[in-house]
Amino acid sequence: MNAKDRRVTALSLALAERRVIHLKEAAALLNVSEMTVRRDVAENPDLFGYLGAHIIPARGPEIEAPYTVDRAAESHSIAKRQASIQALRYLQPDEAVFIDCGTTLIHFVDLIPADMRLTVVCYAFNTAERLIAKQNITLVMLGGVYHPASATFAGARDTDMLNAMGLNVAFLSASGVDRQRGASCEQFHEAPIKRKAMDMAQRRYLVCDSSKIGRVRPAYFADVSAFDAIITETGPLPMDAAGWNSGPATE
Amino acid sequence: MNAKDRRVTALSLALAERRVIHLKEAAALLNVSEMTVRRDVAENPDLFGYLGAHIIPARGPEIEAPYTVDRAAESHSIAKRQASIQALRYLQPDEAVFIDCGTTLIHFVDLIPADMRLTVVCYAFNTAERLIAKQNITLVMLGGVYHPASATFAGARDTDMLNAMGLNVAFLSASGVDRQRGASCEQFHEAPIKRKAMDMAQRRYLVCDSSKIGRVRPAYFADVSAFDAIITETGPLPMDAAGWNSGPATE
DNA sequence: CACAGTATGTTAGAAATCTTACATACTGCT
DNA sequence: AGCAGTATGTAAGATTTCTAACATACTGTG
Repeated sequence: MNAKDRRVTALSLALAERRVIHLKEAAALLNVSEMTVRRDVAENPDLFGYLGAHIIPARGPEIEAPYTVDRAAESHSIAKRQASIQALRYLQPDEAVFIDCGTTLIHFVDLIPADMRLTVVCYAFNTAERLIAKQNITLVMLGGVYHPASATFAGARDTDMLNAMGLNVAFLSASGVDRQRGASCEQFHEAPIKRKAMDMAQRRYLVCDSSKIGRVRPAYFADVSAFDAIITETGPLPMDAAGWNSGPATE
Repeated sequence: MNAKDRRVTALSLALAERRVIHLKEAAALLNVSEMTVRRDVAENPDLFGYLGAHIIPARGPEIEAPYTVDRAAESHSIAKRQASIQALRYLQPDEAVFIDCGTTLIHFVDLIPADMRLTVVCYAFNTAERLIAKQNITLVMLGGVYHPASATFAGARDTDMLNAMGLNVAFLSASGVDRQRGASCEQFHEAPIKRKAMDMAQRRYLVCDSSKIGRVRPAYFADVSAFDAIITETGPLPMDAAGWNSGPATE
């Protein structure tokens, strides 16, 4: 039983450093047969998982549910990505950029070319996670207490930090945009950060899919006139044209 | 070319939501043959990667280098984990805890029981990443500019943030501990944060494997007397006993 | 419309991974 | 030492995944 424990520990250890390890590699590492490693893995489903012949740390639930086109359509993923593609045209190399939280701007981050040099400020964990992977980006993170609902950090000192920065552009997200009632989001703690970022930036763009137009959400953070442009999947909205949010919200 | 682009986009989209997707599933999702998906993936190595028949987002370099026992021994992984196990005895539920950066304390975080309620302050990305996954932990992150070398954030306002907190314990790491020259680390920007955390905490523990004893690294941050205990893989060092760091550094 | 070039599908065989069953080695206990 | 139970290794066959080659369909251009 003792040797087995040692192997399991060593495997956990190896997985802590690398994200995956091939069955064959693990067998070599532990000086046992592949079959033994298989058995070790099988006996500790709470520690290890499989992806083909690759051992990975125990997987979260994410892998389970099959990804369907329906679910994707429901969440407007395609529209969000399209909006991000449109917004990308407003991003210049070598600028200092604020990137807001939310799934829409996750797409935006993914779309930033690998060779574009930028300084990016963010306060969402999943945004930061992807920015870190990009070599040419200097990342500045606003700290604070973690809010799982939006995967963001928010706290006392974040606006101070922004004060010390010169921002060229701010890309904002919103879950509601109404001509009269302005841009709004779900979480109240996000609003002050959004506002501060908008204050500091030379240019301000709101990026969202058109399903958000006409909606109002609990936390107001800016009038529509505060943005240089509101960018949806079809490009910037004509700000001056009457009735751009006259249609019903298509949730 | 257009249909292909749409597929690539849809695949990226799916991967953004789920971490992996099976080749077969992707083929069904996109309504094309597996072979076509394979070709799509092969043509976009900067976007996609493979893990067996599973498509994953473009992998970082981590997967490449084979993990060897040598490297593991070199990095003292086992000792680090042992030290963390020892340190875990000093962690009480419902406390406010500071956790330092570094691989040693990554093990420490991994070892925190899933049901332990804590408030944790950290400033390293990989530490935060693991803490977020724990349901019963309230995470406070110190922000700032990202330093890839240590995966930490550091900046102007982080110490302010700590000022506003009451900390029960601080778990510190060091890459050098010398009885005369104190505790030191590689990165200068870490030192002020470590010091501030130590100032704020009621109890201070240094956690490191014994290979660090007797070493001196560039960035000094505290005398050994500043710690309530120095914990290595064999438990707390006898602080009063003479000569605990008289031996040669066994790198 | 004919053509060149590209895109996609299909298939067969090679290579890998997975499962199962059985043989052998080890451990702790009396 | 002898025994029961566990742990590990080996190997064959089933299954899945990978590769390469060829066939067919589609696209835009002159």
